[in-house]
Amino acid sequence: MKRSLDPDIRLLQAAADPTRLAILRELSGPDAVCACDFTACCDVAQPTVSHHLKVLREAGWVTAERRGNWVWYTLNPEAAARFRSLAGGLGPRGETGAGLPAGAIGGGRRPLPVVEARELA
Amino acid sequence: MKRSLDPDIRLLQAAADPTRLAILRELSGPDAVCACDFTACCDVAQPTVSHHLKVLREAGWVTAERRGNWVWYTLNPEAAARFRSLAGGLGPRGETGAGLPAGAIGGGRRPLPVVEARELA
DNA sequence: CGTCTATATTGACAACCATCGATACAGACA
DNA sequence: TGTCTGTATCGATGGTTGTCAATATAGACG
Repeated sequence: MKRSLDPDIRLLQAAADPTRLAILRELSGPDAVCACDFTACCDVAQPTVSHHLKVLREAGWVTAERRGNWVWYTLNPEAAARFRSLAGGLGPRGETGAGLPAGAIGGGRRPLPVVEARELA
Repeated sequence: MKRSLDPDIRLLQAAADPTRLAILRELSGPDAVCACDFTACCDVAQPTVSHHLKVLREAGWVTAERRGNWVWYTLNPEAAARFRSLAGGLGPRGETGAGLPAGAIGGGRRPLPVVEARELA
């Protein structure tokens, strides 16, 4: 792949896994969650949970804090907000105009697709 | 992987790719987009674009319609709505309570972590 | 019919990733 | 100090995925 430096892609790729989405949803609850609780909810071994938590951490989704032997994870509200904003930007944003391939408008770079291409709504 | 039957995961995985996110953003514009326009915006070969469009189609993100030789793609508004709803469900949802590992509350299944684990807000 | 254009499919390859066992690290406790 | 517990890292492995060249399919036009 392209090694994805785009933070939007990082956020999406981190959330696009069943185990990690379950973790994120668990963390959408009221308060912080102990890392030890994720092995139960996700049916995976402890190293796997640790790996997924690392991915979420590096994507900015969650932050970790030690308390004694346990590590408590909290969902980063700013990441959630960024994600909602990203999702909000994907819907349709109003209709404007005539239906022709975009390249055929300004430059006429392609060999003129001047056929019937109306009423595509 | 787990072959992901969860439609939420399907939606996320489909969007979590630079090329496909670019396609989705292109389709967030006013009207339908010709498949031939995606090869330009994404800097990938034609079979790759076709492959990504298939992934988006099977995830329910887009719908295709032939008009002569061209195929016009439109973003499925329902998919976008589902995605926004999914994103909205990820934020923090209010704070409730005392900080102890979730398993230590009801069943006491684990060996009693009864230490200092308060004020974690 | 044949040819041209646009799109989809096939096949192969390389890179990536989720998973887990084994092991290392960190803190609590005696 | 040593042991116990919870978490992170390492190493290996099997499956998935993004990519493109080659080919096939579909419609338009002579």
